[in-house]
Amino acid sequence: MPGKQPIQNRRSGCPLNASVEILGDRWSLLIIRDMMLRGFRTYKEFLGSYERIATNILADRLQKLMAHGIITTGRDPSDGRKLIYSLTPKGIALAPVLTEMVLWAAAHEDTANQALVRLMQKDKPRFLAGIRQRWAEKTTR
Amino acid sequence: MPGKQPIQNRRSGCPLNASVEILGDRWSLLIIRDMMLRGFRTYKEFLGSYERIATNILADRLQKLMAHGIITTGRDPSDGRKLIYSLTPKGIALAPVLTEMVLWAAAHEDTANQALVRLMQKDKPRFLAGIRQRWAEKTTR
DNA sequence: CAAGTAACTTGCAATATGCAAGCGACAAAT
DNA sequence: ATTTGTCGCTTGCATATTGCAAGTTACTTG
Repeated sequence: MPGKQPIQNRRSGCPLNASVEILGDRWSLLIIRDMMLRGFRTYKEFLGSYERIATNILADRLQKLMAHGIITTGRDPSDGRKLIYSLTPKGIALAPVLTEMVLWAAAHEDTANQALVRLMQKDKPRFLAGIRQRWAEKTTR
Repeated sequence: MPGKQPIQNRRSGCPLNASVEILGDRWSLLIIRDMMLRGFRTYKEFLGSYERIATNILADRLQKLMAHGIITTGRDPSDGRKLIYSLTPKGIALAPVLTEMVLWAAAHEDTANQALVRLMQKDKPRFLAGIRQRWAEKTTR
């Protein structure tokens, strides 16, 4: 287990406040969703996602997610222009958070992607194990 | 089960996007935390919380949480000036989301309130059941 | 080596946030 | 019953963040 991030200028020491300060905006979790569930790895792919993030906001959020140790980046060996973004262990550990947020919205709002939701509902531990396994396969290669 | 909220002008139908559009800001979840975990019920109490929310932002967020059916309000019968805010079933259903966010931050950031965190870690279902029970007791009375 | 692509950066208008002060309804004290 | 205080906001204004369009730079492809 690597050392935890030092407490920055947080409004309080509450763990929920820490999460909210890191992830509480309209875009960060969607980027993480795209990486975790859709396998997106490049700037271009993130830009093409459904919610149409602006280029400057995307660049800013990728920076912040890196600064928080949630994602890392490296050059694509087969194309020097491309950067490959990937989730760190800290990033993949957000899977339960995303899952609960999806389940809550699916239960209380009018939303799409019911296939995914049913997978989560049917066997949550298995769903989470699947996410972690696919991540491990990608990152060890 | 009451009807789900109609799909507004969402950027996409993704359930995670719905959650992020409703809860993805720096304050909403902290207000819900104060109600769920600390038993806060009035404007004054929210204002006094650790993170020092501004009065106009608090009023705005309470409005939005009500519009989304996450909280309700009523007059305090014993003091006509006071409004009592409380969580709806949809609001209390956010307990697993808050819990996972707390656990994630506690595992990866330098945070306080380790007593609460250990309770969550030791027996999560029991912790959630406790939250729901205290809520049910308050709301049926 | 010209044209295209990936990942940004910049400029600027619109929107949201944060702070301080004020306001109206009600309550408590004199 | 009138002053003083409390509660839940609202308003004004400065600053910060967001969103859109148009560059820019490094690399790749034809």
